[in-house]
Amino acid sequence: MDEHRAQAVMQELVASGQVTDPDSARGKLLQMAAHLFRSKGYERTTVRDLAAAIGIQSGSIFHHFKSKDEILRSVMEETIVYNTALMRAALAEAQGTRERLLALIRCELQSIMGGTGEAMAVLVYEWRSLSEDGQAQVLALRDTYEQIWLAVLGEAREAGYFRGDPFIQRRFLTGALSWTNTWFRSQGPMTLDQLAEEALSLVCKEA
Amino acid sequence: MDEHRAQAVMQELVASGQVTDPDSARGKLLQMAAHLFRSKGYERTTVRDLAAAIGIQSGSIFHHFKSKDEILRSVMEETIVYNTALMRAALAEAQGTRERLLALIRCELQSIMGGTGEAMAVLVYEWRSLSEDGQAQVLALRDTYEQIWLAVLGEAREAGYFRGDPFIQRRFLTGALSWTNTWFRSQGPMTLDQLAEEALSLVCKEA
DNA sequence: TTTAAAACCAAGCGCTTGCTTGGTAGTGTG
DNA sequence: CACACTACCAAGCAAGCGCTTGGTTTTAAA
Repeated sequence: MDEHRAQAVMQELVASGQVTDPDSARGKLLQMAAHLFRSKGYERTTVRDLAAAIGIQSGSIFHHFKSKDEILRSVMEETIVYNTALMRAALAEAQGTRERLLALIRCELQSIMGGTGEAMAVLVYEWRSLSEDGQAQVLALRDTYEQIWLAVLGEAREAGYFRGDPFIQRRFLTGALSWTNTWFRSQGPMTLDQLAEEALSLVCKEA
Repeated sequence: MDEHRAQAVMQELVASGQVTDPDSARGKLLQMAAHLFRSKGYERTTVRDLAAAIGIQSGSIFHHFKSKDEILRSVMEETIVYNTALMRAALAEAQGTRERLLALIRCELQSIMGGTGEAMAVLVYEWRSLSEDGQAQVLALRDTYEQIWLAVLGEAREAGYFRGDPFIQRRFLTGALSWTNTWFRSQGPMTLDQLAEEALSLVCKEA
């Protein structure tokens, strides 16, 4: 069901022109770039690496992107647009504060570790590799993303699930969740849903 | 008092030859390297940057280190040795499970954001920039560091402070604490001790 | 004062980097 | 068929990279 929702969200975003069709040449480049940026880091990934992985010449990349920096920015922008939409869709189906918070956590975990979601790790860990101009552009999108989180965390706090500042809770959570990509393997003994429950217990004391 | 302990620990490690004297040429290079690696990342920091920041020629660096990779490895090794010693010293003075856990958290936060401690952030975020050989060498030191954490978390769990796996709690904590360096400013409205208390509440439910 | 090691400089080598250029296939439209 | 357009190739440039080399200064012990 999650899979179905993800596809529906993607289809809509492609249709409205907000993200690149993953099947297009540009889309494949972005996907592969996300993969390489995540596993080797932005700086260690050369445009020749990326070109070779796709099967074209290095110069041909610059037919699709103005610069390497634009590739990174595009990966980040499209990722955050996609994941914002995913979170909204997940929230629409979730009922109750605890379930809504859990939905967000599961969403972010899937973003960080799921199939297309290597890009999310790039967004978190390659931030400072992006040029200043690029950072400014992505920051706006990032704000709307964080607003969703803060709204739900605000709900949870009012419902008495935790004391303390939602801003700080969110920041702790950001670190804890993004760090999972360094150690968690979904093939391992623990499922992603179980991991999400454990993460929820970080912030929800009585659950 | 914390400051005094830190100095005493450092002095002992220098005397025993486990870490480089921070006042020596090599020590200054390591400090500056940690600073640059943290703020710009390892790959974006050139040996020319480092040399210029110290005030020598780029080639002269290789009188002190065999390679740029060795600089990164040395930063990581010395940091982890230093912080392991710091944690041991802090534990020796802390009484009670809750206090011991809080001591570790405060220690790691200071490591990540304190004066000499930019190196800790390097250790966390530049790991994959280190060569395979380097990673293997540092990993052994890292293990002893983590053993301390797991021991105290084990205590806390037995004392009923939390349910769940100490390994996973430690990993969540690693992410949450290391991420603080991206947003927390000790000049801000919150002190580091307050931050440590908030972090403790992530793992200790009834405290 | 001699001597040897440590610390550093000036110059540059060989290689890789992001990116450019000029041209060529393939594709769909009028 | 002509046309325009997208996608790509082949070649290479200018700049920057880690690192080496041969020689000079500084330091400090004998």
